Amino acid sequence: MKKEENLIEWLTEVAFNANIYDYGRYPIKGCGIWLPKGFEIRNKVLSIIRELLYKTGHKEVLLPLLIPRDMLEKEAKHIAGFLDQVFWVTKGGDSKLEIELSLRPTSETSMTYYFKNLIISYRDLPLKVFQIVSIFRYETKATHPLIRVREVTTFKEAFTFHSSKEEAEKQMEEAFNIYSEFFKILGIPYIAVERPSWDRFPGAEKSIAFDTILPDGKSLQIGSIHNLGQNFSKVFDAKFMRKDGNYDFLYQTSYGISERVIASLIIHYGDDIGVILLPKIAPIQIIIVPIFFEGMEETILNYSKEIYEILNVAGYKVEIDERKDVTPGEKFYYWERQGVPLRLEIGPKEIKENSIRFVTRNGKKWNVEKEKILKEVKTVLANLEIELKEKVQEEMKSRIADITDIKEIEKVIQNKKFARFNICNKEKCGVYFEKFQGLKFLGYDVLLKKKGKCIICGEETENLGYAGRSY
RNA sequence: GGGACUGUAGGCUAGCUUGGUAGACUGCCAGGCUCGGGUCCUGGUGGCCCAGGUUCAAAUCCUGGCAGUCCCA
Repeated sequence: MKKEENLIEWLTEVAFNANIYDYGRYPIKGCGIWLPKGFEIRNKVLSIIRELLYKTGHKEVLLPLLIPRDMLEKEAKHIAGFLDQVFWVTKGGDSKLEIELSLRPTSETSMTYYFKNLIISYRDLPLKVFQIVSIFRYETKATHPLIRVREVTTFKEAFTFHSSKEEAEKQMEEAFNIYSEFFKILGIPYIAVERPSWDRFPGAEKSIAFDTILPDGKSLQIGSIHNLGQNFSKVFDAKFMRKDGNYDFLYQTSYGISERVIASLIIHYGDDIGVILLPKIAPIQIIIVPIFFEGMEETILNYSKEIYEILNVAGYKVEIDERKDVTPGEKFYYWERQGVPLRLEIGPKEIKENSIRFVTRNGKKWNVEKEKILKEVKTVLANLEIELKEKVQEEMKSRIADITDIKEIEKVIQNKKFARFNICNKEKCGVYFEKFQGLKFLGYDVLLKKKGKCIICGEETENLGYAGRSY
């Protein structure tokens, strides 16, 4: 299937073909199935973010899925932002619940409600926790596999509590570095923006988001970081004692990523054949395909097993496709669709030459002497990872178009790109795109600054903003 | 919030306009032949999204629901 024709249908198909994710077959809107390969990839990705969080002093916890109505409704802006997408549990058996229970749409409220109990004085601060859970949102319109689901099955949400505004701001930076590193490890290209004031997380004073631009030119938010100020601590009466003996409300931040990261991996790296997995996250990194010839089956299989042993002992995730009733060609296509980065072919020719045929998922083929296999595999996988990442980075760069005249934006969108331009901080300039163009204004780049004139009002500014179509 | 289109076997899909025995390909199972990019042969398996309605008769027409894709706000 052609990736460029319909990205979402392509995603649905290749993710299913690669045993990663099944979407559209379960009779609830916006609910998908993690298949075994997908679950392994998910675990791998989670282990990366866990390590980054552990390393920076975050502790993993698990709070209840259910949040009572009154708790969820404490913070006015927060609930106003989520109310129309909350799932409610209203009955237990046949009896109506006195206090309805929500399936958490996010956990700021329950986290604040609970952790205020454990925070007595400034000595308990900062406190940094996270959980990896399902959250629920009653999406009424377009739902898409992994990208817009009603049950977000892989929500990594972190919450931090601090004794000062400055410390909370510093925490925003740490979170930013953690996510930057995470996306770098996975090679997911992104832009980092500060969301405009009218598009912040409900209850936040500042929201920083990571967006990636997909091949169809639409942006996808893949991570966000929020400074919650004292908005939640005030309504939950979450205080701590300061060094001077006075009480103050806690300063909080929260930041999250979800399975959209895995959608990004599949989408950015995949091609018309299917998924391409980075060696780093591939459940099978190397597939050995024996090319059987009559009379030589034993020899070829033994040789394959020998190679398997060498690689397995060295720690690679390797398998042999021993199927006798399937032709080599079919195996090639099969494993390509599975996204396996490296294929080793072993047939009569290799036996004779004492070599192995290397074929990478991005189309390179050559033979290698048996003695050099370990060294070669190491180099090949490392290079492959670099090549794939570079390609993906370049591709996303090419989807951003710099413009200086608002008239150009229509063409940019038509070309399936995202527009970048100078824009001032005023709300009336930012909302222009949403009001008059029906586009999404992502916000102001936090890394890139450039002097210029606001594309709407002409005022001098250093801000670079983005607008385009969005998921 | 508004609109367009779609739903037939595990997958992909024909049939729907004009109601009358549901068909191909693929997969799967059994057997045989093959084997360096989707082998071939034989036999078998399996399906009209759900609920109503119209009708002698519904995959087909109508209503509603559920689900999917896209467009507009």
